[in-house]
Amino acid sequence: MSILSKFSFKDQAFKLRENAILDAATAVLGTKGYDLMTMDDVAGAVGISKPSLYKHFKSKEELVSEALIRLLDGAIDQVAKLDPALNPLQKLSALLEWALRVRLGGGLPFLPSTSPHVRDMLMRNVKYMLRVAKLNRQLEGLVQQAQKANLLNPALPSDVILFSYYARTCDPAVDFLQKFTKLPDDDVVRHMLTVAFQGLSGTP
Amino acid sequence: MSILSKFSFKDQAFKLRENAILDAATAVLGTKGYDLMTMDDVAGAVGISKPSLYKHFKSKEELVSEALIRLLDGAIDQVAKLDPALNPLQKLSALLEWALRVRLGGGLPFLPSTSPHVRDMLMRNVKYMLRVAKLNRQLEGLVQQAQKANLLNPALPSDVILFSYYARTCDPAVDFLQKFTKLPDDDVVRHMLTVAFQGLSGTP
DNA sequence: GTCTATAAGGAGATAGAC
DNA sequence: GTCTATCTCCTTATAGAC
Repeated sequence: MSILSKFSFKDQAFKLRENAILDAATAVLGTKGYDLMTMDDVAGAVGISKPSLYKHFKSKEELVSEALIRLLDGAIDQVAKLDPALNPLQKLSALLEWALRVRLGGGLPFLPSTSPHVRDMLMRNVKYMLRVAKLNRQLEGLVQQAQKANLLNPALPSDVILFSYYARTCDPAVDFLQKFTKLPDDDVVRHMLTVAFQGLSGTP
Repeated sequence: MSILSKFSFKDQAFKLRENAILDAATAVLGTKGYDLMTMDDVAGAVGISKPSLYKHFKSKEELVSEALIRLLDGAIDQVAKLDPALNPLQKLSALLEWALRVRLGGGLPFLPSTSPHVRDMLMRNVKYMLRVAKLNRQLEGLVQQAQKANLLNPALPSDVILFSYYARTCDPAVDFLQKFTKLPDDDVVRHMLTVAFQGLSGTP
């Protein structure tokens, strides 16, 4: 008996639907945010009924947590796939560019939580916090390397740079620019990267 | 009969309580956000009952809108009080510093709305939008002057600078730094200003 | 496992006494 | 004008048939 038989057709279908639910939840989260997102919204978007949703996720909190964990995994993957030939600053820039493009494409940032409810929920979630710690370790390393090489301002505490870097991935200016100007996405990304690393004054 | 008699003791007391309500609403908004703030929270914080709240404000939306309008008025006041001797960049810096200090002191930023519900509500509010337009006109003028004088990056579209500037007033990095590091408020402000204008790379 | 129907509880808003 | 008590609606979550 092949080990693959462990994954029956039914299990595969179950996994597929689970992913579809997470996709829908991610999309609704992006437009309405946690508090305004209802389980009916998600069920409707997937095309199933609410009780079926609860067969996959035992609560709204668990559903949202899993969706955000999946996003975080995407970010961690992205870090792993970075071209090793890049210097630390180029890596950080590439990663921020990726995050901005995900958002412009309708996705969520990997640091989405402005709502106190969601923030507390995630900080109690071990699975989520383990991934945050992993990602944070890697980014912290990049920041410190870049500071040593004088690619990032060595006069700033690493924490300040790291938190500000995270903040850029969920910068509301991105939404404003997309909504109120006719700038193409590529220009938005380019300008946001300039502002993040060179600041509003420029003249690097 | 003096024109002052128009403001009776009762009216004055009414106004005072109205301000107390707005203070309480602002405080609760700062900690819990719009969706998690209940009218019971606000009533409890003021020390009155919920129906009394509704004698002053006919809905939760109106209460929150008025609180945010008052905040915006504070920002507009602050612009008016700027030292005319400062150059445009110094004025923008001083204003951002003021906004950051308000937040660190437990207040709200004057661009508070991450929640789609609140954002839509405010955009339908003429009173609010008039003030936004006024503040925006003044800041846009400062930005353009600063760009002409090469104090802000002239290669960036003004919109990009303006929206990014607004975004810095509600930068989540501020909350993280206050919560997870032991940095004194003065240092947080100093570093955030550096990051905003010189960027993460520094070397201005 | 999926659905229809429903329980349980929270929060905005109000009726009516004082 | 203020309060106690209540209405109403919405949303999370589940019971029970198929």
